[in-house]
Amino acid sequence: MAGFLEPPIKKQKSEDNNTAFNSNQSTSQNSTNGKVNGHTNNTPVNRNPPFCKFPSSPKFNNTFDPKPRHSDHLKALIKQRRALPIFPVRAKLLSELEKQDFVILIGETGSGKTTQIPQFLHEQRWDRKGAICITQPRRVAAITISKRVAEEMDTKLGGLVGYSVRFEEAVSQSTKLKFVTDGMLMREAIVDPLLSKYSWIILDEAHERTISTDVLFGIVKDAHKNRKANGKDPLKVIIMSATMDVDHFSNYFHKCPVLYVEGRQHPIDMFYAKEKQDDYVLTSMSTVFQIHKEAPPQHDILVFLTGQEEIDSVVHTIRQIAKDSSLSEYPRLRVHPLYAALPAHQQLEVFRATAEGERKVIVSTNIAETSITIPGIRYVVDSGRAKIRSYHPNSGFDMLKVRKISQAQAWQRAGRAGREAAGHCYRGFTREEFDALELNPVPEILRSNLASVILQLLAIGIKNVLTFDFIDKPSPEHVQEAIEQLTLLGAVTVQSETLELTETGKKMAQFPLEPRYAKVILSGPEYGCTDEVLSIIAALSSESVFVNPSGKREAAAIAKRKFISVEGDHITLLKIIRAFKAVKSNKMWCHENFLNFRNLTYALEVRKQLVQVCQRCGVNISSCQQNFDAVRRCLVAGLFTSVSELQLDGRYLTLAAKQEATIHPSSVLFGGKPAYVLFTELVHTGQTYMHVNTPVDAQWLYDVAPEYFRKRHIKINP
DNA sequence: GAGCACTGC
Repeated sequence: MAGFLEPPIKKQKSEDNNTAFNSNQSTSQNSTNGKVNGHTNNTPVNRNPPFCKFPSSPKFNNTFDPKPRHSDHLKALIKQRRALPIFPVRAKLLSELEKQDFVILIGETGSGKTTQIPQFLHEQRWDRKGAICITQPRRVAAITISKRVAEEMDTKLGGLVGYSVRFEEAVSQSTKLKFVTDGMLMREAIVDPLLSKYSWIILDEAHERTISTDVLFGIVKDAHKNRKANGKDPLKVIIMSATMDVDHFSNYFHKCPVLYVEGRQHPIDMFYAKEKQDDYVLTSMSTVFQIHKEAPPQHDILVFLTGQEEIDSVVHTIRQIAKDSSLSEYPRLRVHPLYAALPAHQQLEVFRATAEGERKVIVSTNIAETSITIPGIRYVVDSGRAKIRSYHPNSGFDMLKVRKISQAQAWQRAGRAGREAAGHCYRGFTREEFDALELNPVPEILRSNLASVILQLLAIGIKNVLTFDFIDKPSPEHVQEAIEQLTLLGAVTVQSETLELTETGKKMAQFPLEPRYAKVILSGPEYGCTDEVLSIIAALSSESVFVNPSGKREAAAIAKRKFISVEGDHITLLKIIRAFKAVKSNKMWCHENFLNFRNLTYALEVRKQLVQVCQRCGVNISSCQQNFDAVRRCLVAGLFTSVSELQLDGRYLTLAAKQEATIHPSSVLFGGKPAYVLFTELVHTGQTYMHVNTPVDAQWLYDVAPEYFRKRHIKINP
C-alpha cells in the first residue's frame, strides 16, 4: 500500500501549459483558450482572432431589443446571452457570414456559438427562404440545446425552434431553427440531396469527426455546388468546431475564412509525469492519493481509465486503501465508477453533490470526455489511454484495443477540471510523450467498414464514390472491400468502372442498418419469415439483452436456459423478443429472467421503425411461426460473408479471409462443433472470437451465393 | 470458459 501512497510523479509545472488555460490570458486580444495554445507547437493556428481586432461594422449592431413584456426569468436569460463571449463579435460575424458561403468558426466551450449563432441568423431574418439546420453528434445535445434556444427565444419547442433525432422529434411547418443529429441530416440527404429545405447548414462539433459529419462535409459541398448550378437559392454553410487543424479544413472548404471566438474556461494547472510510467493504472491511483492528501475537501477528482474491468478493480482498490488509518485525517472518500454499461441509477450517483468534509472520486471511461459532464470536478487524472475500435478490411474483424489518446483528447479531458473554477490536471505521461502523441484522433471514417457509407452516397445520387471528395480519403482497400461486399449483397453492379445501385440496393439504403442486415430483412418475403428476422435484426441493433451480474452467474445461466435454442444464438434472441412481446414489455419479468429491460425496449423501438421502412418499401411482413430453418436460411441470405468452416484439426477458419476464429463462450454453440457457423461479428480480443452464432447447412450457402462458395470449395454433406 | 470505449440512423 505504501507504494500507492508514495507519489511516483513529482509535481512539474510546465510553463506554457500552465498559462495555456489561464483565463486572464484568454481574455486578451490575441489568445483564445488552452486548446489553441496547447497546439501551437505543432499546428499553424491563427492566434489572432479577427473578432477581437476589428471594429463593429455599422450595418450590424451588437444590440438587440428585449421586448418589455418579458418575465424576470427571461430577463435573466437575456442578461446571460449578452455576457457570452460570442456576443461582442456579433456584428463582425454577421458581416462575414453575409459575404461568404462557407465559414469556419472556431470557438471553445462556453463561447455560446451553438446557441447564439442560429438566433443571430434568425434575427437578421436570413431564414425567410429556408430553415437553419444545426447538427450535433449526440442526441441529448440536439435535444437540450434546442430546448435552451426555445427558452431564450420565448417560444414553444416544436414551433419556431425544434429538434429531430431518431425515434423522437419536435418540429412543425413553422420550425426555422432545427437541431438534429448528424446521422439524421444524412438520412434527410438521401431523400433530398440538395437539402432544399434549408438556407443554412451549421455543422457543429466538427472536430469530433464522426463518420456522419465527415460525409456531410462532402454532401453540403456538393449540394452547394449543385444549387448554384441549378440557379437555386445559395446554401450557406458554417462549420463550427473546437480547435482543430484549421488549414486542412479551410483548404477543403474552398479556402474559406476562419473566424475565432474565445471560450470561457477557468485556468487549469498542468502537471506532467517527470519520467516515463510503465503502469498507468498504478500511476493513476497513486496520483489520486497524492491529490487527496493536498486538496481541500469537496474538490472532486475525475480519473480517466480505459474499461469496465479496469475501472471496477481500481474503484475497489481505492476504497480499500481509503480505509487505511493513515488516511483518517483527510476528507472521507466517495468513489464511483462510470461507464456506459453501468445501470442508470449507478450512473446518477456521480451527479450527487459532495457533502461537507467529503471528496468524490469518479473513475471513468472516455464517456466523461464529452457525453457526461460531472459537477464539482477540480482535478483530472489522465492515464492517457482509451479503448478504440478499428476495423480491418481484409480480415474483416474489429479490434478493440487500449491505445494512447491524441493531444486533442488530452486537452478535452483536462478541460473537464475547469468548468466551474480553476482546476488541475495530472498527466500520467511526460511532456515529451505528450508532444509525441498524434495531434488529432484518427477520424472514424478511416477505421470503419465503409459499406454503409458507400451505399448511402450512392442513394444520395453521388455516382462516383471512388472520387468522392472526402476531407480525409479512406484507403483504396477499405473502399474496395466495401464495394465488394455491396456487390455480393446484390446492392450494386459495377459496369465499366461506374457503380450502379440496384433496386435491392435502393431499398437497402432506406434501412437504418448495416447493408448485410438490411439484406436479411429484404430476403424475408422469399423465406416467409420477415416478421422473425425483423425481431432478430432489431435485437442485433441493440446492446446485449442479457444481464450477467458477477454474483449471480449461476442463476442467470439457469434463466437463460428457458430461451436457449440448439438452432443457435439468433433463434435464441428471437425467442426472447417473442417472449418479451408476449409479456407486454414487463420490467419485472426482465428482472426475473436476467434480461436487460432497457435494451429490449430499445430493440422493440428499432423493430417498430424497421416495420415502417418495410411498409414504405413494399416489403411483405409474414411469419413462419416455428419454421426456424426458414429463419436461418434467411439470415444466410444477408450474412453469408460471415461464415466459418470447421477444419479437420477442430479449428474454425473464416471463409472470407481464412482467419482463425473460435466460438465465444457466451454463445449457445460453445462446446459444439457444427461444420459451418454463421457469425454476426468477429471480435479480436485475446483471440479472434465469433459472436452471436448460428449453425448452417453447406447447401444453404450454395443456394444463396453459389459462385462465392464454389470458389471457397465448401463441402456439402451427403 | 471469456470479458465489451463511445456515438448514430
